[in-house]
Amino acid sequence: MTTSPRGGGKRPAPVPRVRLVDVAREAGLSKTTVSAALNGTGRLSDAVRLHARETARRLGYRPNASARLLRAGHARLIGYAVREYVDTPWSYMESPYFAQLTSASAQAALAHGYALVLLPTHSARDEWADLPLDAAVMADPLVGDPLVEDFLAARIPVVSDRRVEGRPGAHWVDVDHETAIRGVLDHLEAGGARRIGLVGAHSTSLFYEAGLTAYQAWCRERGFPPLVGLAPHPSTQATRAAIDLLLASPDRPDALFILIEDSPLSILDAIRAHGLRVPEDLLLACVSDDPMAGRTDPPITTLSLRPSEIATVGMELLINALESGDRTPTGRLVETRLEVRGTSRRGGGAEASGPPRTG
Amino acid sequence: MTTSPRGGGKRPAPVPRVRLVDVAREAGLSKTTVSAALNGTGRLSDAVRLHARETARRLGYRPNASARLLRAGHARLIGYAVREYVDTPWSYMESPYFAQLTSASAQAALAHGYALVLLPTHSARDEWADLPLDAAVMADPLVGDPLVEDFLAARIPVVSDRRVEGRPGAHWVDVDHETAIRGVLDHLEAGGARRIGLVGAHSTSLFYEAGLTAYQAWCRERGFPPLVGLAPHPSTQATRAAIDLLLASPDRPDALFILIEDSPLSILDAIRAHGLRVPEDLLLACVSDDPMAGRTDPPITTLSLRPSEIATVGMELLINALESGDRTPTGRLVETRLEVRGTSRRGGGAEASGPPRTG
DNA sequence: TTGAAAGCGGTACCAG
DNA sequence: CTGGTACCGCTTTCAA
Repeated sequence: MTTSPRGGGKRPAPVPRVRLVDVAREAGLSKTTVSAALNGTGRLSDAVRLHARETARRLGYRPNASARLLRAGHARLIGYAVREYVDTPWSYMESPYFAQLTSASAQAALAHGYALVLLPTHSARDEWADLPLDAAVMADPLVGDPLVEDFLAARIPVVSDRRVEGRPGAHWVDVDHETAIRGVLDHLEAGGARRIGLVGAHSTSLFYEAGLTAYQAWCRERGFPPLVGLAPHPSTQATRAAIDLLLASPDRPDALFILIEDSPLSILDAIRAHGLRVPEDLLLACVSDDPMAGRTDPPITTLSLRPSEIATVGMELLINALESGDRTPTGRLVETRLEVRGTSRRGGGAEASGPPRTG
Repeated sequence: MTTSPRGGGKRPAPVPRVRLVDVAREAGLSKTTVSAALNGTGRLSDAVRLHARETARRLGYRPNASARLLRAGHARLIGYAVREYVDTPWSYMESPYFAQLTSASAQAALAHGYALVLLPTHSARDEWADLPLDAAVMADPLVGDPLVEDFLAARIPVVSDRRVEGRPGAHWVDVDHETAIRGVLDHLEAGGARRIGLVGAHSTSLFYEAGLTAYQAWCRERGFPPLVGLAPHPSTQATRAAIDLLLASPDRPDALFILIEDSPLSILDAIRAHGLRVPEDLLLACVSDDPMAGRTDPPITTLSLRPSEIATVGMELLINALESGDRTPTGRLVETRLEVRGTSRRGGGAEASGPPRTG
């Protein structure tokens, strides 16, 4: 009994955890045998196996995960950070897109035997350097994201939900922005819109950049005036301000396409505050994965980015890379879904003042 | 250069990671010295320290986290599971309460130097046995939750957002249900309600149990009839069904108190489908942390459980226990907040048909 | 000021 | 069928 902890002090001395050797000694066996017995490996007699297990159970033995990890060489842990919200850390869970992306990522990871570790949006290196991460998911990375650089430099494969240049270990999933944005704009145009206002955000996020670019190209082709309202950051207040700016301007748009995922009700409110009716005075389409958008009055036409799909596909790519050890970058596009609802349909019929240009 | 990996094969052979010893050899120093140099420990000449660091940088050395963990004896990792949604895993992120609880927990953990690991709601032991968890957060645990038992048996401290019996290592934060529920009921009564319907859920979650108990006691004291609608689980559909049942009954309530956190709009819809006006025909109060509740028409009176507060306090308790090694259970109550809004105020004045009983 | 060596707690060879 | 032993990669005495 040389190692028995003597409980003498007031404060319950940190009870030394039961280790494998303790079980072995108690059972009169060797570490090896007990390990094999508990893991179901090796060829052991049933009697010994049972005895080892029983002893372990009796002592309340729990294998030390860190030790196993070191031995195994991997932790089956995947880091997860939402980069877009660098300034307002953590608030992202309240965004349906990120809420769904997060839970779907966790779910997909678990399905492959990995667990997700939540990292702060502003994550500096020392926040995760001590974590045994096998890979990382970067949601909505910045342009030339330093955190992504860090991971890659550490040879930790990364998947992001925005297209990135193909560097070793950098995988991505994305929506086809061009097609998606144009799809919405075409739809609004078909509904009679000729002056479509775009509400985006000033942000280093790739999403708004791509959206803006596609929008401007589309407008140029049509000869439509580009009407852009840029929020300094993707928040409800800033979005509202951007909408206000656009709607108060002398050349008021006849349709609005909101790139910022904001509360459907809040957007409707903002518009109505200008005395405009939707869809009679103004057509509306929003990028949103909020189920609420289908329940407002009128229900809002949305472009769904399908975060669950993105997460599932992304995790697939990541796990493949991880388990094959192949660092050649992979990527995949997932389809968006345009949910046409009341806010982009005028009175059930076409009210277009001219035929939509084709081509 | 005896160990230099020769790149010859087509497939980039899994490049052996650079280890401390590799850096040491390259720098012509010992492991010890390099380790000290990188960690800023020990007494080394500036020249050596710099040289070691430079070499490490040049080789792209990253310390192996698993090895450090084993050495350190802890991983600074905290497991997190939402237990209530056992049947519908992961959907919880779309609930404002859990979204806020989750992000606030992650944030609080990080602030203490820990990271949160997302566990599935149905988490069996083998899902986390391999994870080097120092502690765990159990959101909305079941009664006699087996997962909690597992953690405690493994001597892993647990904090939950529901009061639990004081077993070693089991910490908790909770709201004072009794006071909170009674506060809402009193408020509704003061607004003239005499037949308050309660919508709860059939669930092993402690929350609904406590709510129901408090409600029944309150009704008994007042001599008011208990009108309870129980959803089989806390979903929008089930909630709506429960509301329907209550409102369609011959003794229709004149006020509704919804314990299930559901979409504010959906609840309002459900009520209006019965041709009832809020608050004229029916007073309404909901348990909710959805900011949207303040923006509906009319805005909804809510009981906020203050998940961020709960998470912060809970994490504090947990970290304290962790770092002091003290397993004596601790617990704390946090205050709820009753946000009185339009749905529980009739026309700005009291319309009570009788004086509210006091006592 | 620097380095050798002993662990941290398991797992997996290979010899008996 | 079972047990000694060498590792996994890092930190930390302690001796030189």
